[in-house]
Amino acid sequence: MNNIKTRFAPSPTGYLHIGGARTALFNYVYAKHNGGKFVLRIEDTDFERSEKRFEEDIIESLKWLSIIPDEETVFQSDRLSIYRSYADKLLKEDKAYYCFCSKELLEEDRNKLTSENKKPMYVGRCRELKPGEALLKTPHTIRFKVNRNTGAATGFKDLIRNQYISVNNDEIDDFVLVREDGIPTYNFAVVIDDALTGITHIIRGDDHVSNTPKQIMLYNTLGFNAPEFAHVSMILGADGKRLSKRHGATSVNQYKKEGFLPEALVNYLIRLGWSHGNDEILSMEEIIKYFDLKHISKSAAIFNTEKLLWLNSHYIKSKDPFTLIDLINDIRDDFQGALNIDIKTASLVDSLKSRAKTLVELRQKLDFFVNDAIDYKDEIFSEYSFNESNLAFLKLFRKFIEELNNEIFNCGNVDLTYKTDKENALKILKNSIESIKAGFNDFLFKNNWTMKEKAMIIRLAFSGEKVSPPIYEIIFALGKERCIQRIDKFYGCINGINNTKV
RNA sequence: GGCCCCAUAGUCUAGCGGUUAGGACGUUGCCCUCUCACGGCAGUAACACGGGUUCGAAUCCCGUUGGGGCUGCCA
Repeated sequence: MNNIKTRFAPSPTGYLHIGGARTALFNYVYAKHNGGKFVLRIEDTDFERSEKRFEEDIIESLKWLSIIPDEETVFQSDRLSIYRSYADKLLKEDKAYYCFCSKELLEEDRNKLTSENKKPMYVGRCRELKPGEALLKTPHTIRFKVNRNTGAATGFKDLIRNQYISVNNDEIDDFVLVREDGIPTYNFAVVIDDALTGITHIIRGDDHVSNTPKQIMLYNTLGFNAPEFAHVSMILGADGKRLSKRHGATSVNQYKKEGFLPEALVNYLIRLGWSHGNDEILSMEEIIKYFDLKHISKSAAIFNTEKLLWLNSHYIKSKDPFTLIDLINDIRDDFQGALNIDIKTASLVDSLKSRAKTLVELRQKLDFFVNDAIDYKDEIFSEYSFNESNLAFLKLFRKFIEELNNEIFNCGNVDLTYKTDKENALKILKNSIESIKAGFNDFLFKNNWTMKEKAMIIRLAFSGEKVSPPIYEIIFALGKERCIQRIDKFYGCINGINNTKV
């Protein structure tokens, strides 16, 4: 169709952060919506601050979010000679000039202008200089010769605001194109790369609006066609200030570590600034189908973790337990043991998934199951005073567990790892739990007890906590042996305390 | 300071001259219930202010206020 091509152009000076991820997402889905291409360009011209690990993180994080470039990644550090040739061209045409002012001198100029309440622009000391060979051997930068004092303005149409934004040329500094070390500056390299790689639409942060007129000037004098621009407003922290480390997690990898699903982050990020009617839950596929620039918000948005958490819990709930086990194992810290991929673990994950907002939280809720060393805390015994009748109940309950049909736990001796048959495993899991439920209800009924009055002591015995997954699920997951061990242990604790009292 | 941008509930937003200003998160209450959740139902809360334009403005224009960005040999 119209060959739309977008790009995400981060500098590898930090991990991929939330704002960058959203910009990348906007560019990606805009290209995809229009049947175009999306590319990644690493702007690594700041050798001081660029780091390989950040570069890798950006690429990995984008991949995790399913933002996949269509072409090979471009690195600006590979293209230095290209920028140089364009700088020479501008020099030759008298559209740029050498500047020999030292950083210290420029600093002085700036301070002076600022103290006089004037805009700190380059004073133009070297603008008309015709340097000889000798001078050229001394440190120098190359500056763009802005066409000033003509009353002319330079602007562009912003696709998000749907309006022209222009600035009087007199407001624009003779900005540096090439630094002392021969490396191009951002404004120079970005224009050359976007033009040469055929970028048609640039969706980027609001913080670039004031750079855009400079870049337009460059497009014009270099003889390139300027692309379309769309400036997305910033993401702010809860205090309304620009999002930074102070606000907690800001990098995508942190969210992964904290147990967020990529679907949730993508969904949250796309809705932060873009909308499609009243739709809240959107898959990447739907986003691509509906995405447009028209519905991108013009105002800054405050990052709200609560809503992200809500979306995350939504996506966790929608996954089957076996997938969840894989995901948990994928992000687990080294000190945490891996979860077994079996039907018993799955049964707990299945009932716990609606109780956890993150994978990390889900994993924590499984601690009582993974770890047999339950520590029955003193508070339990002070809050619930257990007596002889409780002990009698535990004895009967122990017997009930002992007498449960082994087939329930063996699940008919079927190999029930998810790898064989996930659907079937889930079905048998549910049947087993139903069997336990039926048996347990029968046990209660025969003794004229209610679930309500007996649930807590069982819960405490099995988990040591006042909050746990449902009883039936625990029985199935722990299995006979472990259930009995825990009943015995708990029985011993109560008994011990009662004896001390006497 | 200068230049640029923005403005609907606590938060994300729908709205694009006529609506009881809609949805979602959060929050509150109720229901469900073996705990905690999930779920269901109900409630709470907004057009920053002041001028215009118009028969009629959340919607269009101007100003005020507030917020944000840029003002680097960072991107």
